[in-house]
Amino acid sequence: MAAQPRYEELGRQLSAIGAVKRELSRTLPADCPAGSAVVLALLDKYGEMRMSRLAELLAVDMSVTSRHVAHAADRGWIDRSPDPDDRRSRILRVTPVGSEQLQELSRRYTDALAHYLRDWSDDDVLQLSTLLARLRADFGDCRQSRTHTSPTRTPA
Amino acid sequence: MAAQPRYEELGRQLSAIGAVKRELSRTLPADCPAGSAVVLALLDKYGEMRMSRLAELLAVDMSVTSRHVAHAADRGWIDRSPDPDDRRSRILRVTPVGSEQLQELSRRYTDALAHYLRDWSDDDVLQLSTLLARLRADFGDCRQSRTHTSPTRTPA
DNA sequence: TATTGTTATACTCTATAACTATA
DNA sequence: TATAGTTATAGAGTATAACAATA
Repeated sequence: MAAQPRYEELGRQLSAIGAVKRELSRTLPADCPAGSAVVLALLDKYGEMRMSRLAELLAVDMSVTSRHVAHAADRGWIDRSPDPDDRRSRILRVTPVGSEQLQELSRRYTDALAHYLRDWSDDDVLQLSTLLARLRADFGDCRQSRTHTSPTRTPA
Repeated sequence: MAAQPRYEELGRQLSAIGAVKRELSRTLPADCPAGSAVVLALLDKYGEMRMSRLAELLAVDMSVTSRHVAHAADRGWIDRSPDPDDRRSRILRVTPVGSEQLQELSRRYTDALAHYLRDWSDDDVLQLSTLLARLRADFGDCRQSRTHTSPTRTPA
């Protein structure tokens, strides 16, 4: 349990981090907004999955996920095939073209980070990643306790 | 200099942190979007200043700053008085009403963080704040090297 | 009836560019 | 001419709600 000024400082730092994210997204190609890039990265990391699972990983509403996915699918980066077990669902997979695209995105993103964080040690980067993951996890738990059924779903 | 997988992991964590920010902004009152809240917090922390300085602290374009400030000024939270030394400029100050508003915002924000981060030690919070500050600083340097004149200004 | 996913609409945040008023 | 700030416009991201198809 931390003291109040610590929380206020963290609050300021969190709201300021948007500038970093914007700077990073400037490295992306024109027809690939950040939303599509994250979709590709998650599908590549965790393998094929359904919309609902992807929405959960993205921590956004499924309607938002649907748009990002549609954008990527329109460009042939991912494939939406019907789920034979439940024909309401679709299975999402990265296509070969999407895989190439992802390699390019990954290269640019990594280059940018390597440039900006040239003074950071490997351990510094790991430490920040770990703390951010923990932050997100602790918030995520509370998010799920808000809506008991489906966390990434408009309650209707 | 960190290894590539470290960068990719950091990239994922950074893009996921938006969910935390959204959750926090849900604690704000309806007529006070996050933009206004940050403006109030910065003016309170650093004292009266001009638009250009505030834009620099927010790390957004001055046009964006102008909108946030207008929103807060319309509600009487901040005061825009002409700068006697340069009549193109305006000096921004938190009003007494704005000060009350800020207290309420700060209370809500801190309560939310205290709830979600109940398992975090004081040192954990400090460490994350410090790393985020460093991240922003290292990106900020590069931002300034992009535009040599005025960093938070549309080049026209 | 309930659930999966899509679409329509609205709101916030941001950047670019054109504009004004001063310097 | 150049600078401080405003405003008009456009784009990305998100949430809510209504909807279609299937369970």
